[in-house]
Amino acid sequence: MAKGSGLSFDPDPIKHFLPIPTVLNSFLEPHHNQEHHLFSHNKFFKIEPFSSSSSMESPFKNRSPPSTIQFPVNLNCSTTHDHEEEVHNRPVIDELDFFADKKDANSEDTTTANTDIERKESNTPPPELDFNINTGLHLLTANTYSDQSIVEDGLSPNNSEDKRTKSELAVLQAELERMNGENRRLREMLNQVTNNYSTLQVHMMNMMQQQQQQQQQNQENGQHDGKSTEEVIKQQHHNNQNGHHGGGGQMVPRQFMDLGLAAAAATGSEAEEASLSSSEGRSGREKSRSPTNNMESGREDSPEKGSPGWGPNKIPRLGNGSNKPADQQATEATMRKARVSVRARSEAPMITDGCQWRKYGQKMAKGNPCPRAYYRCTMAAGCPVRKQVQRCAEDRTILITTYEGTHNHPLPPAAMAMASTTSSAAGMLLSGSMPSADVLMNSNFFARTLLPCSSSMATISASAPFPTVTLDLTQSPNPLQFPRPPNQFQVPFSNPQHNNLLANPAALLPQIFGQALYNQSKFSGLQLSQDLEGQQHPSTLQSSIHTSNHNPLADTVNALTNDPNFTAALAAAITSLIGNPRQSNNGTNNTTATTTTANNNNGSVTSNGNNNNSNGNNKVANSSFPGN
DNA sequence: CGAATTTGACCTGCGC
DNA sequence: GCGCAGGTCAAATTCG
Repeated sequence: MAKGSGLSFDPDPIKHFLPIPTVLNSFLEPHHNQEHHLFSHNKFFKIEPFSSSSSMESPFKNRSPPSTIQFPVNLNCSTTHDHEEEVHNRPVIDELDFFADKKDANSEDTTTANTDIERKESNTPPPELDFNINTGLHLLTANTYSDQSIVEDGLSPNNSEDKRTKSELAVLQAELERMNGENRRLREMLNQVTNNYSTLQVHMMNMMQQQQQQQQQNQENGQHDGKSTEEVIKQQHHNNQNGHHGGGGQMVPRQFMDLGLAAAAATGSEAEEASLSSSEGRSGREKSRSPTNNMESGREDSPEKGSPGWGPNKIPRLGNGSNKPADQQATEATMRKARVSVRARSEAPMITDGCQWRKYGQKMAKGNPCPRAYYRCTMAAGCPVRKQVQRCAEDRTILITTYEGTHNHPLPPAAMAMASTTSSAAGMLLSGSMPSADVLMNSNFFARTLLPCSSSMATISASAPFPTVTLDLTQSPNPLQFPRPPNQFQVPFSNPQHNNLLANPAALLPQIFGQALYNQSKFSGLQLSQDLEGQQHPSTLQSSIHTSNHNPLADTVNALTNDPNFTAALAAAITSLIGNPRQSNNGTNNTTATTTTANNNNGSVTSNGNNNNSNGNNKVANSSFPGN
């Protein structure tokens, strides 16, 4: 099934590795200290499974993806949705998990059926084939819940009440028309941002090429001049800071450059080789046996020959026949070994990240009674990406997924989020000269990009055998359940060392976006009038949107909320983390966009063991999966 | 029957 | 050198 699965890939490789907000964050001019009442909406954020053939049959039931993946990302914040309660109470984003355990098939079918019923009753046209992202934002400013109940009560024999209902219905229709107009305007903004994004992509590509050329040139010079690579890199940084991004401060160009490196690594053949982990570098015995290795055996000049992939004991030997400078080899090794670990509460055996994995091993890891499962990406032959899945020893509801490597193939939109994170994190870690503040900011940005509703913060594990970015999304007090006071924009870093965020408010985009999601959710009917007391009125939000034409930051945020790429990535990320219908989330299940809040954790998954209870080598658990 | 999973064996590197 | 632990392979098994 891995081969020729017929997934509809995004042909643009850059998109797979650089999330739009990341790019924007790298380029946006600073906008200083403006508090925006940003509009967004998470109440109806959902990915509706849709089967064109049968509403009762999961299209992925047989683990065979259809010729075209159909998972419309519906950001439709409709005021006329007739089944809000259904939407809130049913699981989110089920069918994206088309690689999920087969045991989930029943629930998925149910969800699919519900979706079709909803669509029929709301006269929503069926989504088109192929990846269909409904980015229409029907702005919500009224209390739809109460309105809906009134409308539904319109059959009451009481005439006065009937008239009142009709009048309110008329008001609602007028409101709907107004919101449609707003929707159109937002679409125009989206087009504008999309154009800007394309321009930035071109710019970035040019920068990457320049960077690579300069790097090669400097390497040659370094070899001739005896200059160390570190000096060369420093000089490159200096040149970049003084060159292309004069007004952007120090952070922006370097951050851009690093991400550019990540993107280059993610797209370039060198990165493919660099990210190739164990398969190609194994012993001759394994090389001759494994089809994967056979395929990869044609690769040459891999500095990792003879060095397997994961593991603290598998750091590649330097200088084994390679003519690359030692620093560069170390850098490549770091790139290869850079890991991204995601901690998320899930009862599912594996979080859904949009990729296709094949389990190739399971072992008991020291210090954890739960077995660790090893997966390999099978979306393309020879894809070097692998992941480990293991439950946390302390809290077995926490699923720890650790990714390594970079995909060497196009990714479906659903997989872009995680791939972007992993490759960007790898690139981030590649730049060893990046100060911790940079790392934290970037990693935090990843987390916020993935989960805008989240106040999570990524952590970098420096003590781990490999540089590891850990996105801890395990602590998930639902903001819908525990609303923060209004106007409380959570500044990610109060630490003075993170003041660069204040200098670059664009980095706050996801945070603000998340807050906007949170705010909007409170106006969407989930939190009723009492919650609104003393809070910003929806009309205020609306007005802020109206004035956003003069506010680039708000424009950007608004546009991002409409950007199909961004929403797809966001949806994929949320799907990955909360897509499991059975997933417990502090007892709440009435949200379609469950948000998670995370905290700093102990960092790398590789250091999560805190007891010395060794389970022995090669001991396999009785259960079939680490989740059990 | 083919594909995916399971699981015991094996390899490698590190620490003592 | 030996044991340990992480990681991987591939035959056997299970599943659809």
